[in-house]
Amino acid sequence: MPKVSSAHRAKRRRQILDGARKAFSRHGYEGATVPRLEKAIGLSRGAIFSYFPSKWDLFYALAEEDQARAGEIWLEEGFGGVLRHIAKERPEWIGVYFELTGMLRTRPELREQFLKRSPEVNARLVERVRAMQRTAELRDDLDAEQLGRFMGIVLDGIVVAVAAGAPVDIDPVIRLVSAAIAPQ
Amino acid sequence: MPKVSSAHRAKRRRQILDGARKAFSRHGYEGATVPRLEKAIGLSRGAIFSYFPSKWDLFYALAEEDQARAGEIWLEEGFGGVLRHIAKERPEWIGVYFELTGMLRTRPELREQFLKRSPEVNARLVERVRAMQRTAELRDDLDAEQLGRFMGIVLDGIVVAVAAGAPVDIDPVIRLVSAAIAPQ
Amino acid sequence: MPKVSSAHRAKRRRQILDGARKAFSRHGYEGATVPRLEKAIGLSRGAIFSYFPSKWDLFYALAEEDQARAGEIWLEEGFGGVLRHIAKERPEWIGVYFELTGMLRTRPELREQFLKRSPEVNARLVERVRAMQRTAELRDDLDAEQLGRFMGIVLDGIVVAVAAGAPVDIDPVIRLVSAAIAPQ
Amino acid sequence: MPKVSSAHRAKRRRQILDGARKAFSRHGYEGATVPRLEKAIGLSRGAIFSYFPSKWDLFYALAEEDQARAGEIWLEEGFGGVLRHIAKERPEWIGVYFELTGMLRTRPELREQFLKRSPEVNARLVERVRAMQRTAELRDDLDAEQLGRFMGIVLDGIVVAVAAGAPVDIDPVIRLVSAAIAPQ
DNA sequence: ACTGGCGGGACGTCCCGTTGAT
DNA sequence: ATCAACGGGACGTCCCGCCAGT
Repeated sequence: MPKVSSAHRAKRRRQILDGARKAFSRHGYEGATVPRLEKAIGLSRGAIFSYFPSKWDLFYALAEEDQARAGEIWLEEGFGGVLRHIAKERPEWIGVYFELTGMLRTRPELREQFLKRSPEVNARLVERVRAMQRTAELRDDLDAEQLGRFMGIVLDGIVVAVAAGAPVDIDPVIRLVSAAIAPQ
Repeated sequence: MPKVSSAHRAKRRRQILDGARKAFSRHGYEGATVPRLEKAIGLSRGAIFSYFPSKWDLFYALAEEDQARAGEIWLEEGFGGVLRHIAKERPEWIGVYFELTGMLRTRPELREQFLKRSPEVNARLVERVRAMQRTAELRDDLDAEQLGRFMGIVLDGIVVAVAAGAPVDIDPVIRLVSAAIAPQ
Repeated sequence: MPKVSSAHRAKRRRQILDGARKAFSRHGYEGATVPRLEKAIGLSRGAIFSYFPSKWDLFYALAEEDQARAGEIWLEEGFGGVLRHIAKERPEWIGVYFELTGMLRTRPELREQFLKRSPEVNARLVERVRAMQRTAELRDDLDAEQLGRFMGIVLDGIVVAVAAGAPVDIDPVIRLVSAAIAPQ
Repeated sequence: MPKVSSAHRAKRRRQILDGARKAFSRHGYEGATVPRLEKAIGLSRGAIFSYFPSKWDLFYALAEEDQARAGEIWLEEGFGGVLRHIAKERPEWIGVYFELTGMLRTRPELREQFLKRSPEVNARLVERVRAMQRTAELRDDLDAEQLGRFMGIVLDGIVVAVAAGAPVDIDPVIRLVSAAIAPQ
């Protein structure tokens, strides 16, 4: 017999995630101190840490959410769709993605944990590229993996640029990538 | 007349920069605590902080060095040259570059300070692109700025990938970028 | 007319005391955090703190229970009886007694509160010693208070030993104490 | 080339140990918060934790000192000597001993660590008891270990009594123990 | 009657940069 | 010039107890 309905809990959880995203994005992982998280979320330590056992777990939950969402968009709307989403998405999205990359960089144990997170989505993405090579929508003088990796690189590059606050005009980038991966 | 020769001072300064680069690269900015810097450098707090007023200044000096060097390579060996250098020199160069990006992201005041650091190199890069457009070595249906920005995005993306420890095969990337920016 | 029978309340109170004794004994006063108490008792904060205003009051109630019980056993079965009880009931009884001593040590205000708790039992114990001195069952070259204090010291020493987990063979101790307090 | 002479370091170490003993003794281990330690010692966290890696290590160093000292006194002046020392020693000595016992009680891993600390002194103490049994200075109808354990119990009991602030008259205790362990 | 969400204080640790000693 | 002792602030965590909600 909990004190509050599970709907209330779910709402609070969202409130915490949303506030935390703002804080992590604006200040980075280290810079998002607990007092700042409290302020951005609008709840106290006591509340926050009753939903997530530690700051790291809170951050990780955000990163997983985003990763899953990005995969879905890619599958549904293609690579251009992802780029467009990034460009118009609130920069909060970007901040967490960027911080995560940084943390994976210096902590090998996290890297492994995170890479085996959703191999299935990756496999489906590669499969889709291969199919498009067969129908001559994409160049086939390079491996599907290489094409996929290139798109990933552009994606990360855009994230960095947007994260750094640079104004990014997304359409030329899409045109350039299209030219890069078109049949030669 | 100082107590030690200026040659000695220069050598010490180099020693500090080199050790600090290792530490920042391996642990990130926050993770590179002063004790770790001391160990990587081989000198104690007192010495380090007599050459650089704070941890931040030390980091910033490294970032400036790298930025300048990257511009030079770009001018001398072209974009492919920069990519190849990144692929070769992986660890330390990349780490500082990546960390810097993260810090610029969350500290607007640094961003401004850093962006007006070497406008001259940027101008020369854009000018070179424009010249190549005139000689039909590059596509001219997009602005020189847009082409430059695209290359910058790919560059950042590679940095992220390399920084994250992913194995990056640089030649396919160069082929893809070439196709992207070639006259259509 | 209360919402639940007073029998129910008494049973709950017992449940709380018993669970709390386990927790305090196993972890010490500071180590018995409220979550641990909840788990050992099987009730939540709210219930516990509706029977006892604070963690300290809960602990204190336990200590009083034990103190009273020890006095009774001493009167009924003599000093050897107390020692034998300690040796038998080791774990939980001892833990609370020991923790109490520690807290009295550092909190003078508690000390006073606790020492004047059951002067009547103490008086009866001293009186019994005096009677046994008159019948030559105990040596009378020392004050009754001194004999009593000595037995208290041995008692505390046993508690410490048992509390520390040392294997204590109680019979030799009883023989030694008997020799100590026997008429010379 | 340290900043200060090793004599200075040794003096500081003593200052820290002495202040910490006061704080631990007065407030108990948990009650001796870092701010209280700072105040009792007269130095800041920075200083204290550069001499001892953690609060626990500081406490442990004190406990070891005391344990060693008690063993020496026992060997040099006999059991009565130890009791007399306890009785007149500043209560700081007692406090640490008492707190240690409490911690050994609830932390089995510490117990083992501490029990194998000085088996040599214990062996010498038992051997001395045995020798006195042979020369009929002590009763020999009980094992040397049992006699030793009894004295340990009395010792601990005294510590508890003194620690609890009770006025302990040591001479009657010595007379009682003497009678207990004398040949029957 | 009982639950557990929640506030906000305090904890031990560790960090950075100053400073006095060598 | 270089050292490391030291001050003191800030960190993430966890704790206790109040009280709103069931």
